[in-house]
Amino acid sequence: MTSPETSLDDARYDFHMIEQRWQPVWADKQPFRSCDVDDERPTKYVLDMFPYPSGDLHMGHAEAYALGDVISRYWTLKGFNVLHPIGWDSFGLPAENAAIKRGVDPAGWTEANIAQQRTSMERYACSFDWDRVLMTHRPEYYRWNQWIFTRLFDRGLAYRKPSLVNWCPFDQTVLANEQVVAGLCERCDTPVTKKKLTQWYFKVTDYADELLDGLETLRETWPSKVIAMQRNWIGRSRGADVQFVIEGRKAPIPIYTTRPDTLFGATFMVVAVDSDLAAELLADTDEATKAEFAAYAEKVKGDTEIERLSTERPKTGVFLSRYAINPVNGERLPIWASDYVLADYGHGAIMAVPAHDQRDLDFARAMGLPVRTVLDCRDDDGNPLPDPVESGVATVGDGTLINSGSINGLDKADAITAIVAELEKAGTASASVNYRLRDWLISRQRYWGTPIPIVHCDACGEVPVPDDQLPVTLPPTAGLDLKPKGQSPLAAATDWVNTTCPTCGGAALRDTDTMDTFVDSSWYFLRFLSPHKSDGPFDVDEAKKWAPIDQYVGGVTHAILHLLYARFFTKALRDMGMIDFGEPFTALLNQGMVQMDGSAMSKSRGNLVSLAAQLDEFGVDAIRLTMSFAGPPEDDIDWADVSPAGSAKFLARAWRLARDVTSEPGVDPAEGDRDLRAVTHRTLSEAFELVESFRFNVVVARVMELVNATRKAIDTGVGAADPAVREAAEVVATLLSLFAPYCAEDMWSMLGHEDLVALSGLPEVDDALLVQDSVTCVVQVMGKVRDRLEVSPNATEDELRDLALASPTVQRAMGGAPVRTVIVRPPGLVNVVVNT
RNA sequence: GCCCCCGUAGCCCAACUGGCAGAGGCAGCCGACUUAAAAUCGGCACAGUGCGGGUUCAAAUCCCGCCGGGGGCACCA
Repeated sequence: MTSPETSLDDARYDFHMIEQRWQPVWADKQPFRSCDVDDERPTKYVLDMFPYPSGDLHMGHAEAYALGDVISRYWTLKGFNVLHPIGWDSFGLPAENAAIKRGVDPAGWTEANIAQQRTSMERYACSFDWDRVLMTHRPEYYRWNQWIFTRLFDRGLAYRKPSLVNWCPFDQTVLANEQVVAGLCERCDTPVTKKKLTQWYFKVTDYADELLDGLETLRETWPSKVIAMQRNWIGRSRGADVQFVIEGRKAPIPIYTTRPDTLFGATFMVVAVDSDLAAELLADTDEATKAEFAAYAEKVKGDTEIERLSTERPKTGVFLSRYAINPVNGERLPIWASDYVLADYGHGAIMAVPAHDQRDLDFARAMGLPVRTVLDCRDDDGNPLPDPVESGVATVGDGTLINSGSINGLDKADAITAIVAELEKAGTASASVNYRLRDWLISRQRYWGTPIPIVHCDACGEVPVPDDQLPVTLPPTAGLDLKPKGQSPLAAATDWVNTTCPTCGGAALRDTDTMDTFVDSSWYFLRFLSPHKSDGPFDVDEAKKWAPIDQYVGGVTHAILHLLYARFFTKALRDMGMIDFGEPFTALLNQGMVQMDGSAMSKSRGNLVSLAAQLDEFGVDAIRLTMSFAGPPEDDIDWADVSPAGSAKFLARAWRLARDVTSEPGVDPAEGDRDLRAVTHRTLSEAFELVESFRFNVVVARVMELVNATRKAIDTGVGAADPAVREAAEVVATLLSLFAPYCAEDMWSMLGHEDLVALSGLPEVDDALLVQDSVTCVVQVMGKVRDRLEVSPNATEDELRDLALASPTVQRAMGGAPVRTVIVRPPGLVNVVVNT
């Protein structure tokens, strides 16, 4: 007699025990290594965005890695050699700030966090290839940032220029345009100001057209939202450059406009107050104007981005006492300087057409400048729109040209074509394209980043550090003050800064800035292909084998920044001949965020859910399953709305199926119950398509149905010994291995298998089992359901029509009215339409 | 201001892309098992798809207009 404690029948699902059972097995077998050179399986590269090591993993990581793992494990099951690597984006401000706050070494802090995250990832059963780990703060990684930098420098894609830059007064560092969110520093929410500095840039704008047009090729496989955001960000606009002669200046100056059709409506010109052009025009004007301008320029400089971006901000400016000549009619236009014109867009100067541009109208009204209407604009009913002078609202839409000389009577499109052609002939205009996108400012005045590999030599200028002197390693923090102070902490490392010029051997100084950490993440996906390579950033042949990435998984927070930069790097590396593709991420999945009670989790809100506590309470599998089952992957999950306890309950229910199966491994399923087999095979066949379209929540629901059907078969149907029950339990284990790897392995092993279910492959779908004996055909009369018929799935249209019309309930519903038409959609639907 | 996405049972979500509104789950209720509870098993109930029009034999699905929620861009000429 068996005691209740040891009886298999009474064995209980104990996730703690199961986790402890499988962790050492996986650690030993390393089932997800992908570097076996003899592996002949086709390849898939699945990549989760690598984490920043700012602490232990949190709920957001748990969602991202759960979903990425479903995809990765699916392709492994499907028979692919899947590359699913992980690393750490380990340079950046948080480590440095922690170092400043607690006096610890940023490297030590970073490595400790990485160790903790790695342990958590292993517990979380992430199917990573642990032989390919990379960390961007290690010299063996950032060396290749420097190497790539020098290549970009050689090609003119990395350059230094003085410019007004975004400046965070709190972090005391410059920020890329992309890191300024609504006028605030992305990191610390301090209002951003402008500062004139000489900084390093990557010439992203060289690829503006390709970055935009390349989005077309991603239309099917990237979220349309991300494509729209990138398109918006690049902001291509087509228009014309028009040359305006300036009185008292030799060369004319170009302005950019998208509306050359409104040239006759120009009544003044505006130059950006902070542009070189304004300064130049000012030089030849009177002292009073100079003084007024100087005061204005000073005031503008002190304004924060927030103030500058405010829409209610009244228009301000200074008349420069200079005049431009309108090329279409020879009119004298006063030239003003204002901050509403941007120095770094177009040519830093505009023609102002107040009647048909709201900003120009606001300015004209503030300064008492004339307004001339040159478009006859109508509303939807054909009534003329109110005069901008009276209404204060510029008419910015299409319209028929008036008061416009040669182009009178034309519509917008024709007028643009005509006037540009006319001016082109005269040599005073040309078609032109502009972008909202700016070059990428990569200099950072901080310690914890990649040193810029440039030596400044009085004799030779900017000299890139030669390959054999890379990496330029960070000096030790000892003796350095890492606190932000507007200058890089590296400048204080005198021994490090003072060097010799690689070209002439004379005394020279190292560049003391470090690179934006987005440089690190712009090519890390290539480093994963050969992470230990010591004579190049990545192996070209490995790149041919694996890249580009088949499936990228990560948060939508990186929709612009990281993805745009990575695309730029990919195109630049392609043009260097190192890779043969231009888009790094063939497909992209954006997972949503995990929230709590309707808002993002944060310590300050007091709604932080601890991942570790959740894992302790419900188990890894239940948390992973909850992440997959909560809804579509791209939707946010509110943790208050989902039930990890329910997930755990379901896993226990599934696990008990394996426990209850009494047949031996290898029994022929064909001898099993056909009805259960039909459910099993339908589940299987649907699951493939559902996983591939990322409908993980539906897959889980289907597996739940299969579990329910199998339970029923065991308890009240064919019984636990039926081969179909074993088949069903095995399919449950296989499919669950995508979501709940511990439970799945334990089931697989209970079912008598020696191998790992994660590597066992997907069973074949038996199409014969998908065919149903009969289907329910719904019969409608005038769209209302009146009867249901059990029919053969092969019934023809004629048969169905006759059957439907013969039905007594249908005839009653028709009430004797003559049939107009009968819509038949075999085998499921007949709709009888009658004359009424 | 411009552009985009989403509104289906109390809650999270399905619905072959125009064809029976309901797959799965949570919460709820009832029953079985139990001395009792937990666990387990079985069952039940709940919306006519945000609102108003339109197209169609047929609309959650397509079109138009509102309402509500979310997101992106925004002095880019």
